[in-house]
Amino acid sequence: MTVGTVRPGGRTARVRAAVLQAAGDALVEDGFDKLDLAEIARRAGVGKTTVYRRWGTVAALVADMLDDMADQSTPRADTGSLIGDLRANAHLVLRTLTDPRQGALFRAIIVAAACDARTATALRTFYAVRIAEWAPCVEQAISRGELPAGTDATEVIRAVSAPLYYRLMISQEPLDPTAADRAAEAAAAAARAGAYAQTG
Amino acid sequence: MTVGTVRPGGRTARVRAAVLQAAGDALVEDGFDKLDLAEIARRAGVGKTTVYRRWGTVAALVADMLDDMADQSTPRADTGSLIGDLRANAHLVLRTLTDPRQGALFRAIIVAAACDARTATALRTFYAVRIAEWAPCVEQAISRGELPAGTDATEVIRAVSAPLYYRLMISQEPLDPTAADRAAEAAAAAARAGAYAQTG
DNA sequence: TTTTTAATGGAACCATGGTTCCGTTAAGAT
DNA sequence: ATCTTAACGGAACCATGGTTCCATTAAAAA
Repeated sequence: MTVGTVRPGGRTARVRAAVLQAAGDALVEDGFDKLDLAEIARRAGVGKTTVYRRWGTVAALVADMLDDMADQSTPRADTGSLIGDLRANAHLVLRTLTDPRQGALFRAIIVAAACDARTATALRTFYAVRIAEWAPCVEQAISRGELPAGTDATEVIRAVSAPLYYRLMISQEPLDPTAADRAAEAAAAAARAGAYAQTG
Repeated sequence: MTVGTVRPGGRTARVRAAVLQAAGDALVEDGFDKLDLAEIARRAGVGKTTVYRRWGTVAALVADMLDDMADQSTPRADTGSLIGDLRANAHLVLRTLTDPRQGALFRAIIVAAACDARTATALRTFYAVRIAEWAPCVEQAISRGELPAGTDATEVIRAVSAPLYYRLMISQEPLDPTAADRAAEAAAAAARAGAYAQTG
């Protein structure tokens, strides 16, 4: 059994919180590759032995941060129109990725996921929750007659995020409100045209 | 002046080629984070001092690989229709990202770019060349009357790639021909609807 | 061909993550 | 309140990237 699960009260929880907080700070300041567990322990005011024992690797620590973040999920919008809802989603993603702390965190997490299978799984789960939260916007649009029946709701939501993450990780173009609006409008237009019809 | 630029003939070029080849192999097998310059030197049959002297860091080596790859660019398609051209582009990206060697290479490069500013610049340049190569497809579609005047051509091309890279790095869903077709159709539909109208 | 010196590469060296050991602290059971 | 032991943390230790030194090799100039 993993260390820290038999006596989760008091000290153990305090240590975990302090370490995750410190890890976030270090990730934002130094980036994923320069991360050093001893430095995180120092920031957290915790013995480095503890950090190595409980997490062992940077990737595992990042995965745990993700599990921690997965608890808070932002509720979906309900503006009455597909484009309104998708815009709200795009701007939520925009705010997250442009926030100095959260943006750096997500970059680091995506990098960690590319390096470590456990983190990759944690990341998939994280987004699955968020996409499931927003998919009803698309379902409603279908029942309103805005979109063709059989439209893949999760695919539409992902289509909103994709250009924004592409900017973050690949093209490194600025993430601004224009980009968010474009992402929402493009996804809506494509969905209306039937580009996300369910396959099979 | 950087080492290896005064006597670029014969041996120096041979060493560079061997090291870049070995770095690619190692990247594909072990991934970016586990990369070790000494191991690369061993594979390349080259002294590790040489590798450290000429490149110094893994990120710099990856940036050099990108410069090397930038020389070869695949010519754009000209099928006579926007959707045909965009499909061709989407399938080209698909082939690249699903190729065992190239796919792993791109992941590693994207990761390296997130960790190092020099690599990030090299990556931007790399894609700028490729996108400029394909942008005329969109220009032609505009002059054919398929798309509204003032459509941002590069944005349309990027819109084709975005969902595919999103799958590669974020959602980790399968990259299959359906995904490529969807990416092309979605970008075309959004462009027709005017979602990529030039701003300003 | 000879000369010059940029570039290479083996070996010894060093620094810095990461591990092990073991005594201490405090959570949870009695 | 007392006891048991999970979890913590300091210090010494170790392994493995990364650097330095210097002799050797081979481009390019003369």
